[in-house]
Amino acid sequence: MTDSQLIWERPEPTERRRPSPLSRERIVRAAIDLADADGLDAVSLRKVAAALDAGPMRLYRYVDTKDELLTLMVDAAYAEVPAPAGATWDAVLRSIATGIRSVALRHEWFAELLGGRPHLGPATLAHGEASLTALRSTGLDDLGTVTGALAALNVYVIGAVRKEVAERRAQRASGLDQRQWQHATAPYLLRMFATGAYPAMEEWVHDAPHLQADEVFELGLTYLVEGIRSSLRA
Amino acid sequence: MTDSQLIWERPEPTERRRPSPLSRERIVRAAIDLADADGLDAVSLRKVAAALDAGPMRLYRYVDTKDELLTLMVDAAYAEVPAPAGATWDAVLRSIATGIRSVALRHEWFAELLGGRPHLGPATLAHGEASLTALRSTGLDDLGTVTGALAALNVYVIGAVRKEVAERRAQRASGLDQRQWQHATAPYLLRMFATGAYPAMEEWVHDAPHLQADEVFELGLTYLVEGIRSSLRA
DNA sequence: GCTCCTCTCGATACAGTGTATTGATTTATA
DNA sequence: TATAAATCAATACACTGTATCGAGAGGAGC
Repeated sequence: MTDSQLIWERPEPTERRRPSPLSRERIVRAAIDLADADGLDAVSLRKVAAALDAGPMRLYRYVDTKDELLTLMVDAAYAEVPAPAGATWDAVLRSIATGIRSVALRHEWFAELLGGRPHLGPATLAHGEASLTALRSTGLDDLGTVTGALAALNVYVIGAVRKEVAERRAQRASGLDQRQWQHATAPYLLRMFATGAYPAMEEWVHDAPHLQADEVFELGLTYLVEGIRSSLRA
Repeated sequence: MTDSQLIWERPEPTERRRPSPLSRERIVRAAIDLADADGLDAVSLRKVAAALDAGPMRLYRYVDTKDELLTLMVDAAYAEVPAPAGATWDAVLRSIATGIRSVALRHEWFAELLGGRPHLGPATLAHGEASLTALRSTGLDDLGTVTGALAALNVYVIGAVRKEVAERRAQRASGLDQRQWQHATAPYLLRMFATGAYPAMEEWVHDAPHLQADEVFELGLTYLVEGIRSSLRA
């Protein structure tokens, strides 16, 4: 290829700039910044690399696949979860739930990445450790109960936070908040209701209270905690 | 371009085959088949179109964006949810939860698509209608309570099903079931535990019972139902 | 100081994505 | 039958994750 051009016409090789210093931590932080700003879909290896003034392929020395980068992001987020605390087991459970929720609201992509097999990064392990010891210090020390309660809580929090985050994203994407969106879909709903096929839904839409996502979160959390309490009595 | 070739060398135009008949229903079914077989990521407009013996662009007459296709898939899945039934309100709630779970286990992509703003397709509305009337027929007719209970249940089911599906997918992708995966990660965990930073986790991993996803589902469901029951008493 | 080797990096390439545009062909209408 | 409208296929664009490979930089041995 290049021998088709004489030296006179051939351009100089591109000056190789001194490569910017890299580390997993810098890479993860850049990825998180991207995800915070423009959502998880905006995290591409090319964009992360560009933010660090590097070529995309350079990242593969620090990470084998994009999935591993996401895993690192999850652990970094867990590091931000406030340590659970509380004098009673129910206070600790609530604090675990609200702690994770607070991080998910700050880093909305966190909610999307939770829920697969348990993550095992150091910060995640530390969070588990803190949860267990906080729970145990309240006197709840039956491992079976603790395991079940934590698993159920975990699953609940994932669902609730996902829902809440999805609502906020939809709100930003469409520019319509929940009330405006309901207004926008009202004409369609009225036409559906006019068929007479959904009388209960019609009444429900008219008369039921409109719960905000955070109210649902609190409510379900209370249900869970009280359910656990009644199972402890049994 | 083509005028660079004389008629003698230029190939005949491709015979335009009679286009295969299309409909939203056929498109959605093809998309669902793809998603069932190879996961949601395998659903691309090109592949769906190819499965229907059509060009990709043809689908845009039936659907404005890929997102709308996914919306149609969700409604088609809701149509498969068995109608909730039960003599008592808690039986109805349980039947709603297990009904959705059963569909999500049959169509694993369903779990991934739930959780945004409420879907409003006819089958989804019908499912809501059936849920409300079944609940009401048990005598639970305070709209506020019903709304809260359903919202919390909904959120819980989304999280639980997502977790369960993610585990099954990881299992198939890695070829390791949960026990084998735990074995595979054990050496790493032991090294982490050797640092002495996670004594509670270490004990927990050794002694705690290993819950399966379906056990967690049932357990959390019971917690929720009992929590709702105790809130009814108050 | 010079040569060789290894490590690391950038460029390129590939197969894929959703969808906008365009131009041709079929169908419906007058 | 001539024209208008509907419909479709092809092309194009800007992306994606990552495999491959050639070139350059840094260090080792002489």
